[in-house]
Amino acid sequence: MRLSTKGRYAVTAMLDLAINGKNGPVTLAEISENQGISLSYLEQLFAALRGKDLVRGVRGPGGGYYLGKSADEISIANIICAVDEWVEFTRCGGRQNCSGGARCLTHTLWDDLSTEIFNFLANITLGDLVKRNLGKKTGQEDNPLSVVADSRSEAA
Amino acid sequence: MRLSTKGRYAVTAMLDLAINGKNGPVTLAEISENQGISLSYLEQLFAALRGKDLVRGVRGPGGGYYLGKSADEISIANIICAVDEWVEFTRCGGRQNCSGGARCLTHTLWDDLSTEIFNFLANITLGDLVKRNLGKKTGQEDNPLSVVADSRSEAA
DNA sequence: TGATTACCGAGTGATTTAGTAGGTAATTAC
DNA sequence: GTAATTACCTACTAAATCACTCGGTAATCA
Repeated sequence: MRLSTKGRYAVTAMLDLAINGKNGPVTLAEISENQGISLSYLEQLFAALRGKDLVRGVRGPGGGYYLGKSADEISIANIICAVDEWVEFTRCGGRQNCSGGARCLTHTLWDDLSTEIFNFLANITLGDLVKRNLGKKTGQEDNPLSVVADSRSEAA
Repeated sequence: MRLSTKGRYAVTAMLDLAINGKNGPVTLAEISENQGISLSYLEQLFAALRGKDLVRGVRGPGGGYYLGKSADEISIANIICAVDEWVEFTRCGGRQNCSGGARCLTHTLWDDLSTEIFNFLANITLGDLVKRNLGKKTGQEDNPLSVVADSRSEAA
């Protein structure tokens, strides 16, 4: 799992699309204007998103982009993986010969953590984000985003 | 929150330190050997980790590095933030004049998600990772890393 | 036919990544 | 003392990535 500014741009653009695409397609020019991302960079990002069927483009006047599927079916992990392709970090991949030493133990731990982070982001959908924010707006008091955040968060 | 290969190197190195530093300091040369990371790059990473008191160096023969505090007090977020400094993504920061439009709504959503990811990683310590792995080794059947991973993980 | 929009490829300065090289400072062992 | 070892520090660099510009082509609508 990799979370760079590129992934953020993609998530931000997809959020914009989820919010503004309710009735009719949204043009990249609009997203560019709304989010302050250059048009050409958006084109690159959407080429990747299109490849994973996360968005669907319609050409011509009145055209633009739709979400490729329902916002509830698109996870944050989906978006990030589409633009920020997965790089295998541990060279051994678990199967090579850094046999049993401290190196492979560390790699195993990293792999497990990596999987956990991925699952975490795979469990948050675009729909979740939008819905939670609406809930907040209607006067909810608890932090509606706290799925896991609990006590021991003195870490900073 | 930013999660790059640099952060991974740092987490991996810190894991190595947590595992091998039980009795005596660990040299960067050992970590370099164990994890396949160049010595000089480790020096750069550890300079940042030292700055945040996450590690403590001892010079001279028999020297090396200790964890700066207990493994249970060092979160993954701590490590990543030390080496991969926090970049504010949304230019408006919530306070500027992208007043109420779709742009700021999206930014708010992104900020909330970002906070959620941070809290998630802030709740996982080096100690957790090591302990969970030991639990796994003693023949535990459940995935000991599944803190949040539950049902709806058809996303990929 | 012309405007609009997605789609496509080449190129680019700035930044980041991961590393080399060549030191100095502190500590230990002899 | 002297030599070895280790942290600690600065400067430099090839390669990759980031975010962008430019200049197109293809489809669709009025």
